[in-house]
Amino acid sequence: MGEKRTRKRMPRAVREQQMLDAAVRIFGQRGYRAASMDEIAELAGVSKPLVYLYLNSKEDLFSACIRREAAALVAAVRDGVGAAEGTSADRQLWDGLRAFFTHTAERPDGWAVLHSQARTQGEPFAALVTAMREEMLAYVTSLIAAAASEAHGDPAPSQRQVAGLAQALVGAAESLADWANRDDSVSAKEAATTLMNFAWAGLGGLVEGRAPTAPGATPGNR
Amino acid sequence: MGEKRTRKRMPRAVREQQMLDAAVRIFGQRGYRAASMDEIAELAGVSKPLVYLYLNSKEDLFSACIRREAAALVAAVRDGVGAAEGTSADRQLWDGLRAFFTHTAERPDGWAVLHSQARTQGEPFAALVTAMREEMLAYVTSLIAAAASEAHGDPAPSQRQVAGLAQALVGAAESLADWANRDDSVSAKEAATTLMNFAWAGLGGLVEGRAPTAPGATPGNR
Amino acid sequence: MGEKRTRKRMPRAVREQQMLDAAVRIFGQRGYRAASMDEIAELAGVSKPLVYLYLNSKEDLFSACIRREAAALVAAVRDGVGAAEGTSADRQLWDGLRAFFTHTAERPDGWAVLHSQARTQGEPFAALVTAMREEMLAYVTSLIAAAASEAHGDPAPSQRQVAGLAQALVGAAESLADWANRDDSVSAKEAATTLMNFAWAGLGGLVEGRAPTAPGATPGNR
Amino acid sequence: MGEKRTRKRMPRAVREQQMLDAAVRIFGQRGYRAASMDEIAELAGVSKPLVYLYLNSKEDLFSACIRREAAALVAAVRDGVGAAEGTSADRQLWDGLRAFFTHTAERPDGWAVLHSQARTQGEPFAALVTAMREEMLAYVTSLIAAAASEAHGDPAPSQRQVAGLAQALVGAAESLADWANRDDSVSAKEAATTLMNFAWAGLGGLVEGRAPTAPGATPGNR
DNA sequence: TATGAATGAGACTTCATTCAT
DNA sequence: TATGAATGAAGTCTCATTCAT
Repeated sequence: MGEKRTRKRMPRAVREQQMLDAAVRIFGQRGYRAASMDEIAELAGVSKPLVYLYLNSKEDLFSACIRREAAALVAAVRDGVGAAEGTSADRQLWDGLRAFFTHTAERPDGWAVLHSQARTQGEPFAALVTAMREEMLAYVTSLIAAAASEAHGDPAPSQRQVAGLAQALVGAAESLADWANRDDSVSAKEAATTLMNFAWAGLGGLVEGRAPTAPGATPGNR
Repeated sequence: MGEKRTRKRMPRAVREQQMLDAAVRIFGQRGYRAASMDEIAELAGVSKPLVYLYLNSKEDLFSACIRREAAALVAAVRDGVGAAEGTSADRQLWDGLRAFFTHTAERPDGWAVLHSQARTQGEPFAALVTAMREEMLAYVTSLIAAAASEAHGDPAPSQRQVAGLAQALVGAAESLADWANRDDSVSAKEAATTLMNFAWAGLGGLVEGRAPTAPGATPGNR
Repeated sequence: MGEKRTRKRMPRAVREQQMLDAAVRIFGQRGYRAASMDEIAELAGVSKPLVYLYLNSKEDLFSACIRREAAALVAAVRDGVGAAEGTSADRQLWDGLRAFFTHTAERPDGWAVLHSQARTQGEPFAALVTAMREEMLAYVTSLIAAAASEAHGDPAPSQRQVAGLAQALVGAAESLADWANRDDSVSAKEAATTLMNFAWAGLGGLVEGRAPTAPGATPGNR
Repeated sequence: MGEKRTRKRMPRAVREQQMLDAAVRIFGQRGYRAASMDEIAELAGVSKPLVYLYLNSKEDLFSACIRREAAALVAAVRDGVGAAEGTSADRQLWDGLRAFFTHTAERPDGWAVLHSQARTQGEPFAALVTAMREEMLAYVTSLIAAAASEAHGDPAPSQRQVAGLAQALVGAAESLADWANRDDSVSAKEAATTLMNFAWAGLGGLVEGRAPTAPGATPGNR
């Protein structure tokens, strides 16, 4: 029954993913400094030298984690929005947010790496997250602008207003995703809905000067 | 002639505050693990054994920082609200938020300790922050409830709705304080105003089913 | 068309020489400890296991380098002397020295392995170099003795004097070869000539029975 | 009798010298790479962290060793020469050489650090030794020039010849010191005398304008 | 009260070497 | 014959923490 001693040979790409999986988990839970390469290697089921052979250094490993998780998150949001292609910008935004919450709830450690850990570890890392955030922000901004234009409220919101809105929306979403991950008692989904309703009210208010009209908030709609 | 060697004797309480000042600065900038007792002692202008004599251990020192900063933040918010005593709950909430943003902008390292660092270092520490957050949340919840009741909208929001709203509001505020500290380009105050307008719109929407009515958001005011 | 992946099959002897070439280069430049088998294998254009298959271990590889370079150096000197066969012992010695300098200038890494690196790495290796040096020394000693006898100075130098002379000559030659390799500005040949002139003066003195003139060497003066 | 467990407290300067003593010994015997900080600390009778606290890094420790030994050697030679102040340049040179051999025989590990180890470890270190050698060389050159001038041979040796002579003399001395340290069988002193006699013959030849008698040194040949 | 001297424990990293194909 | 995959062992360095004065 010696299933521990004979470590199976595996192609490099596969092993690398295993290592990243383990690293995201440990980094997400302990933080960059408190995580030890020993623990990561053990969780990945390999020896430490192999981790170094493939990922080079603790710093590189952490960067690789950040990049992978950032890419996955961006892709998830894009997919969420893409599924609603052809519908209103308003609806696309809603679907994007849902995808965001779903993804962060499914990969809590990945989200912790991005939001809690990478940003507090200073320079090489914070920049990676900032880049991703910038991308998201631009995306959200364009969706909000489209929504405002579709609604042709009067007066149309200034570019500055739209940017501020996007910033606040993204910030609130991040914060909520964090909170949902920490307290899994009831309902990440529910909290997400709350935020979205809340946001929509503000958004709606600004854009059209009227009551909340979030696509998912009206009965029977989705 | 040894005027450098003989460190002035100082009352214990003063020395302790110097140490905590130094610790908050270092912890806030480097994080718990990356901060070194050596650096803290040096910045405090005392020898390392003295730090241990007064604060006992790195863990205790960090805890003391968290407690002090949490207390200071809560006090600042309470004072902000208290200054508006006797006015509408709505206005009190607004003033509390302003106090929050002012305080976090004035003590960026303290805020970093609370929001970025303590929460990512696992148990003894996260709990301290959670306790403070709980307190804030309860406070905000009561203010929102009061605002809703004053407005006696129809239908009145459920307790659950109010709780969700408070959660979202606090989360958004935290996120924004963070962002304002990181990027001092635009202006923390401005960003804060943006968020508050945003929040009020949503709040107003939910509470009364109408357009934004934040005290600071009316034209000409602010 | 994987023309890169399929390393040409080569006879073992050839491959082995490639590996030794690479090893001499790396060992000569970095030293025994600082040299890594990885770097050697890469420079040789083969995989590490193949190096082990052929040369067995780092220690054996280094020994093989020493042996090869020692043999080559001895052969070069012998050839130099041999070309002057039939002429005076004096002239043979001169030609041997020239061959020595030429060879060490042509193979700086090989000379570094022998003179700088092997001798500083303790036992299995130092002995190999010592053996080669012993051989050289005996050879030089016999040539000096022959030269003295040809010159039949009066009194003839003692065996002890001849041995000391050989020792000093070889030592000076080694040192100069080293120096010439390190500083390629002036010209190895020129420096060699200087040494040889220098040596010959001393040699001539001893051989021809000219008395030493060192201040401390005269009786009573010391 | 627990004389091992209670490590006596000592002033920093003293401890530092103990560490350097240990380091010179280990570095001299094993070489830079093969020496381990563990072994050095143990030999010094302190814990490893203390070595790092005082000497900073392995590299710095090695540099400190080189500097200390270089300074000691230069001082020893200067003292040797200085004791002969007022006598002939010729005699001063002789006394300097004797001091050199005495010193290197008394501190074999120090000499090994300078001559065998530091020079083979590449840049930060080789430069330190080169600087010392340069200093020595300049000193020896000036003494030889003075000796030649005192002897006013005809023709006077060119500056270039004097420089070459100095180079060869120093090189031979280094090599011999090395050899004497390695083989302590009979007599470092004796070997030194041999070299000096040898050198003096050559020196005498050059200084007195006796023509070189090397086979290849006759004009037109070579 | 205050500190210079000192260390146990553990972190990251590298390297010679082997296995399985 | 030849190599991609993998690791045990060891090395440099840092850090929280304590003694002895």
